Amino acid sequence: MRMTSAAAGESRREPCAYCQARPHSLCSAVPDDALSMLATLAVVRDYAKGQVFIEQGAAAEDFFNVTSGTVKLYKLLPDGRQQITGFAGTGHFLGLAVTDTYTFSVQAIEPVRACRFSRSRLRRLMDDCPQVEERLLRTACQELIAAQEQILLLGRKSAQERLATFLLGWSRQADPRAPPAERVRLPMTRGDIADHLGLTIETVSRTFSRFRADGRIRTPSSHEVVITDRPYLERLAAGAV
Amino acid sequence: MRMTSAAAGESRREPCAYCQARPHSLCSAVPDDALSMLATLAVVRDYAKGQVFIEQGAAAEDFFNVTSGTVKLYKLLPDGRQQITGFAGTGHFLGLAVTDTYTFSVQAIEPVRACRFSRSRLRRLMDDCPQVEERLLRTACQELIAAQEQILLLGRKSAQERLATFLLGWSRQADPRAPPAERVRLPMTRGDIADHLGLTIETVSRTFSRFRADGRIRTPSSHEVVITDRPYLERLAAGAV
DNA sequence: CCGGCGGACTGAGGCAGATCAAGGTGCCGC
DNA sequence: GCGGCACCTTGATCTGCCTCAGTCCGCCGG
Repeated sequence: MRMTSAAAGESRREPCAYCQARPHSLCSAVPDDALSMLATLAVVRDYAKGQVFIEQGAAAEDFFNVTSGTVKLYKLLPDGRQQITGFAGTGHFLGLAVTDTYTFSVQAIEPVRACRFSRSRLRRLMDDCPQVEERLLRTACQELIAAQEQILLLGRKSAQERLATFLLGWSRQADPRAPPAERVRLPMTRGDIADHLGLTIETVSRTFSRFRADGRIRTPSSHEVVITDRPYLERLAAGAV
Repeated sequence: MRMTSAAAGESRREPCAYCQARPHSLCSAVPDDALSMLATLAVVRDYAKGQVFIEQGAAAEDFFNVTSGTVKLYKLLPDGRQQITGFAGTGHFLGLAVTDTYTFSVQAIEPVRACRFSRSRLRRLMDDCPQVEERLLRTACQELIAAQEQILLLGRKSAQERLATFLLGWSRQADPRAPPAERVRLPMTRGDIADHLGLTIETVSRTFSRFRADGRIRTPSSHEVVITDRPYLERLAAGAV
């Protein structure tokens, strides 16, 4: 499907019923008969690769739902050190960890389309559909579990264990229910992976090379990985000696 | 108030209305007129120092609300590496990051009293009081923010920055609204702090000594810290050079 | 076709924090 | 008062990852 100039603009109304992201997202909690309302609440927007559309510290007025593409969520220290707390793809809701201001920034790492809701409209949606609130709570708990897993990774795992955990997690990410894919597309750069895993770009690169040399993976291109020894990576990721 | 042997046992019924932890906890979302019901849902239990009362991997049947004392939440790797994801004190709810099984363990690091709810009873409470669900969502979002802050710490901060962040956070923890205390009680050991900050016990000890030598803190005892140069620690924690 | 550039890879050397090792200290039971 | 134990501190050495530096590759525009 070609991207038209209209699609690249603001406020394209398209029935949520046909949204490809809906089954993966918060919006699946909205019953069919309320979908027309949902469409009036959200605004579809497109963001170019590299664009920052949530900025840490800014007033948190909008929430987003990614419908295609991938974004990175990150925090910065004043001297420029960056920590990527996670990547978010299709169906992912942005704006849980929010007070009055955003506590993180979000940047598109490839072309992204997202639905934007204002805070008050989300509020209204929650009031009208209690299932939405319940769904948000479940989502928040899942994110909490993922965050604690990341804390374990950053606090106690070696570079190899970190990269193995990351690759396996990403291979499941595409569709959590399907059998995990052996071929993984990595839309982010080595630098992004490093900033996610608490490493440097060089260490990430060296660890990729090591896995490759040891026959654990193949890398047809730098943004594609084929897992060739999943059991080994799984043992590594689990921290088994 | 002396602790009677009855109090140390199971199932002491005391009106939640007088619970000292209530204002800090989930239970404040339950309106006064439903409090008698609340009391019938919860079971008060006491745990000795060192006791593990939630075990990672076990079926998640109960939720807890800490009413006094402090616990540590942690994850283990098969070879014994430990990562403490957080400490929880009075009013803290345990059981957000839960699927069918617990994804972390909980141990009392000092004598602890907690209210125990079964999963079904919490469900009932949520159905009867929608405010409880809303409160849980807010709590989950706060925890998510804290977890992301910890991810930043573990991924990108130096040992000194980690300890400074920890001490300042803990000095605010007592009462988030009150002006932060200069005198901080640390119920956990150096080893626990290390496992929380992704360091070793030796590095934590050395960093305490360094802060002491540099006049940033005083340590009347190993479990008490007096912050004597808060601005410096604050700069350090923020990552300012 | 060529120059520029962002991203990836690799080597050499350095360093923050880990590991190993040895006391020291406070506390409890007896 | 004293032995035992858990915890803390400090010193010496080691090492995994970081830093610095250089090269290569693919891609894009001209």
